[in-house]
Formats: sequence, C-alpha cells, structure tokens
Amino acid sequence: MTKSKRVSARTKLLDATLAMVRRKGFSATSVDELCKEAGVTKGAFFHHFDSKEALGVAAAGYWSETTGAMFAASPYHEIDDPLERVLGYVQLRRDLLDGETAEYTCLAGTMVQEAYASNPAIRDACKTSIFGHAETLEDDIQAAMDAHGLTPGWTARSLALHTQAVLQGAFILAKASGDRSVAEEMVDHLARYIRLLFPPVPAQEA
Amino acid sequence: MTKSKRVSARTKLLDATLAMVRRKGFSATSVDELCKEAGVTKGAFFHHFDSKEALGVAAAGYWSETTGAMFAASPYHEIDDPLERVLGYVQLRRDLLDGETAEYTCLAGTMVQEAYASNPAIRDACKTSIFGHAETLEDDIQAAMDAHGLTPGWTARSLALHTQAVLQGAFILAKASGDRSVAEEMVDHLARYIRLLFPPVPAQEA
DNA sequence: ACAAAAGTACCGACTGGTTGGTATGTACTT
DNA sequence: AAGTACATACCAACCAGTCGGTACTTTTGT
Repeated sequence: MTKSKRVSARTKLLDATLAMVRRKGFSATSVDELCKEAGVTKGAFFHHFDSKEALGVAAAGYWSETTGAMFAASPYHEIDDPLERVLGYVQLRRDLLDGETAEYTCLAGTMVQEAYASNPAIRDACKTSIFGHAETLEDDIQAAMDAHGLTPGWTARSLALHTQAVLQGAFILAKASGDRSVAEEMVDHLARYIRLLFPPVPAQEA
Repeated sequence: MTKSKRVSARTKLLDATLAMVRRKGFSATSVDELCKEAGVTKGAFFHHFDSKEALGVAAAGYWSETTGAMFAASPYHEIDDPLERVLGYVQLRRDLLDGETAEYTCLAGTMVQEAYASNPAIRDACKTSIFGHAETLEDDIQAAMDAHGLTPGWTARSLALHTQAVLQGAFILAKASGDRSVAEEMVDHLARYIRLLFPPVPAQEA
C-alpha cells in the first residue's frame, strides 16, 4: 500500500486534534498531550506539521473533508421538494445532537474564537469550513424561494449562514448549561422560522 | 475614600481580562500579559485572585454586572407595546455591532467554549451570565404572547434563549469572516422571525 | 487622644514544571 | 543513494503560582 501501515500518524494526530480541541480548545491542548492521545511521538508530530499552528490549519481542513463527506452522503438530499430538503438538513442537525457535547459541536466554531485576532491562517481555515458548509445549502434554499415565488429582502446565502449561526449559538448554550435539550429547542426555532418564511403555496399548475 | 486611590488593581485587572480574553481566549491569555496590560504587578494579581481560574469566575461576574447595568439603563424598556420592546432590544443589539470585533462580542460565550469540559466553576459563571441575561427578556416576551393571545408550542424562555443563541452564532460568523455585516444579517433574521411569530392582532377592544 | 497592633493593598524576584520546537539518528521504501 | 516516516533526547522561553517584604489604613487597648 502507498500509505504507511494501517493508519498514518498524521491521521491519528488529526483525529486526536478534532476530539481534544472540541473538548478543551486549541490553546489549552498541548502538543505533548495530542501525541499521547494519538499514540505517536513528538518526532512524528513535527515531521507531519511544521508547527502547532499548521496543525490547526490542517485540522480545519480535515474537519471540512470528513463532515462534508458525511453530509454529502446523507439521505436528505433525495427529498424532492426543495423546502423539505432544507428542513431535512435542519432535522438531521437536530438528530445529531446526541452523545457527549464535544461530539456534536463544531471544531471550526470553537477554534475561530481563539484564533480570529491572533492567527489569520487558522481563522481563514475556519472561515472556509463554516462558510463552505453553508454554501451546500444555498442551492436548495434558492430553489425553495423560486418554487414559492419569493423575492424577499433576504438572500439564500444569508439564510444559509443563519442556519449555521443558530447551530453555533446552540452549541454555546448547550456547553454553558450542560444540557443538549436547549440546543434542540434552538434548532426547533430555526425550523419554525424557515417554515414561516415559506408559506404554503396554493395548489396550482406547475 | 474607602476604596484605594482612583481605581483599584482589581478593577484594572478585570477590565484587562474582558478585553484580552475576548481577543485571544482564556487559555492564551497569560497572567503576566494581563498584569502588563492592566499596569499592575503579579503580587497585586495574586492578592486579589487566588488563581487564574478564580479570575475567570470573577470576570464572568463582572461582565454580567457591567453589561447588565448597561442594558437595564437602555431606553428600549420605555416602549409601551411589549412586542416592540422585545424588538427594541434586538435593534439595540444590532446597533451595538460596531467598532472592533472584540468590543461587541460576549465574554461568557467566548470563555465557556474553553471551560465547559475542564473548568466547572468558570462554566457555571458563564451559564449564569448568559442565561441570566436571557431572563431579562422573558417577561416582555410573555407579555407580548399574552397581548397577541398566543399559546404556542414554544415558551417565552426558549425564545429568549434563542435570541442569545443567534447573537452568539452571529459573533462566531463575524469572527470567522472578519465582517460584522454578516452579524447584522443574522440579527435581521432574528427580528424577522420574532415579527412572524407575532402576527398583527386585528383591531378590537382591549 | 494616641500609639501599638492588625489588616489591606501592593511590590517584584524567584521557582519548578510545562511549552512549542529542534537536533540527531534509524528503519523502511523507492 | 535518496527520500519518507518515524523515534528520542534535549532546550530555551514561558507558565501559573510563591514568598518575603513595604507602605498605608483601620481597629483597639489604655
């Protein structure tokens, strides 16, 4: 095989970063801890990443790849009606709110709070992750707007970003309260808002 | 004067903490930096705070006090109609989105992301700050629900928390993009949602 | 009234452990 | 023989926290 035995140190480090940064934040996670958790040595770390900062950038990219593949493979894309497809995405995000807090929260949203003012490379990587993910919703929202004949004062892009804002905010409230049901209520408000934005269109020929 | 000359080292440290933690996060802010920024010595720091953790807890409390006083003194409370009072609050939050990112973002929302899993004392202080602030909206929301004769599937508390979730999420998107206009759009969606939840009540006797 | 004692607020040098990062070496693959 | 993928020992800077000391204020005993 072209890649080294089983799973490379690089991947092990990236997986460990996803877990630890979401639990404790980027600054509080040390390179030594990361290596211990990943079961690799420090030499392996600095062979694959020039610095801790470079790991942060790579982790944001890895986060986009893995979660992107998960959402792309999700069955909500097969729903015919574009509005229901958007709501299918929201329902999926609600369903994902189980298990431990660190398991459903967003790596990019967590890291960017620490990095936005002091680490442009990490901030840009987080921006790409969050805004790139929001873009995957834009076409469905636009199709729903067209189907409902809406020409509102907001754009498909801004509503797509709003879904991400509500989710990021829901994660913060869940972290603060230690109660994921708060996050579920926030997602319910989001779904209610989207339904209110798209009033049922009276039956008519296509 | 009972308190020491002018402004005490304690207050200077708390003000410096508000600024630096919102800019770089809690872990990345060192006690030495904090002392330098506040213009006090390390001896003063550990005289007033037992540990860096204790400073975090105190900073969350100080944040609640200062922002709480600011919102309590704000003129939106004088609006007669309860729904317009709620929307007045949302508009105020939108107006506050000027200046540098670190100046309008929330200390508690930033700190809790780093502390929720590893530092229960700080997490609880952040929870009190965020959820306590949300409570100041509950009565106005309930009054608006009563005035509009609503008995919906959501509660005044959950809508109050939703406003905070949208704001926290808007801060994250603004940090990621370096563009506060994104945050403005998120707040606009929030205001639109609230108006949609409270359809105009047909003119009738009170 | 008033000095001794006790407490508060602050100073700054110091410490031991941790941090991100390096230097050198080795086994395996191409 | 050249490059890749690690391993291990090491380091200087930095970290949160300590300690003995000073200046000022407030309380208390007579």
